Amino acid sequence: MTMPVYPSADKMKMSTPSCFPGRYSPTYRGPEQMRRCMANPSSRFLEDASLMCNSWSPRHNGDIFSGLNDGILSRAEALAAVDIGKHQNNHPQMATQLKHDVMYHHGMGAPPQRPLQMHHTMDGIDMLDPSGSMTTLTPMAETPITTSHHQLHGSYHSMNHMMSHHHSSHLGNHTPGSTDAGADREHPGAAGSCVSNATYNAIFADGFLGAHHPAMAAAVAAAGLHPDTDTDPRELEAFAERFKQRRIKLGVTQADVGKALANLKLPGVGALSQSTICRFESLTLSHNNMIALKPILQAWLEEAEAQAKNKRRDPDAPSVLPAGEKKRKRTSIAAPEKRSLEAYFAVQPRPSGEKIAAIAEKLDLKKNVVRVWFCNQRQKQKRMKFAAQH
DNA sequence: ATGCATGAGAT
DNA sequence: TCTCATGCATA
Repeated sequence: MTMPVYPSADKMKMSTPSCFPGRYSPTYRGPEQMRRCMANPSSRFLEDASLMCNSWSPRHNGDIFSGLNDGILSRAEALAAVDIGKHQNNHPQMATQLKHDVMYHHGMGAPPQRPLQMHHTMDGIDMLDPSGSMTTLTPMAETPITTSHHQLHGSYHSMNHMMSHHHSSHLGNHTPGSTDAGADREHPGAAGSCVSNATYNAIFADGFLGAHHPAMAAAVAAAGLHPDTDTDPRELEAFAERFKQRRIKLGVTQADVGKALANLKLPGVGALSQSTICRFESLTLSHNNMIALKPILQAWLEEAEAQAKNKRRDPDAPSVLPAGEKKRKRTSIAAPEKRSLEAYFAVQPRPSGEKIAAIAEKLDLKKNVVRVWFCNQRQKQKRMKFAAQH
């Protein structure tokens, strides 16, 4: 059954959110990965894998890696490296497009600044390594590192400890081509349980919205009634920027906004994380996601500004930090491995399970880590493509 | 701000 | 097994 995804749909469903306290990432890599780090004549990224892979079927191609062995793999990397080099020359802009992960920019507003420092191509590697503009973002150690922080920190995390408020609102999840949308959320009240910010309280204490229901807007959008106005990338970009400025003017942080959303009491709309708000502002969400979130954030903004007028102070409720929580460990893929993965991705963005396993073994990474990396890479690429054509 | 991860729903 | 929205952890 199709699950509507927009808030308007009002679909509430249960899900096991990623913030479930008990979850503990197993993707923790030990020091074994530390060894072997050099050896890959790797390449850099590429923005359009299909272009370079037109000789093999993107999906069930079982050859490139079928005989996975160092020779073939290295070759794939080398091939990718060459192609990537070509592409970079043809589309110098792409290099910068990667700067902030993937962006939604489409040529409006501030043009993507590009370091475009012509790499003196003394050797192939140099030429293929746009590290100056993208890899740099990740101060990677040459060794995979997994850090673990146990300290409990701020109110930000505490909300996740609420017993069962775990949810997962997938606003904007669209089936490509379809107009259905939906949203799910549960325990509307749980999310904001631990407010610790005075500003937040002052502004959202009685957070109920007025007349404009973003839910309706979303419904309309979902119905395709005024697609241009709400789905135009330019419009979204403009809104995102306005949103950020006004948000800052209100003195509210991204995390605050995320939490405040739950106070809007919009059906199917709960809190969001700082990450998501940040991504919305920086246009690093998918197009559909942007469209779905816009009416919600717009509602918040309007409500927040409205309340800001009738200034009212209110001592806030200190948040209690639930002690002793397991924090998941984040895998960190070292630069060399990452380069290899990028090379593989260049020739085959969708490796089969077996290939993934082979790659994982070769790079000494866990299979799941590799699988997820490919998934994330595909997501990125998709956004990039969209951004590139808009 | 962003890398790696999860999980629901779609294929 | 993938896609998509989203989050935790961290640079």
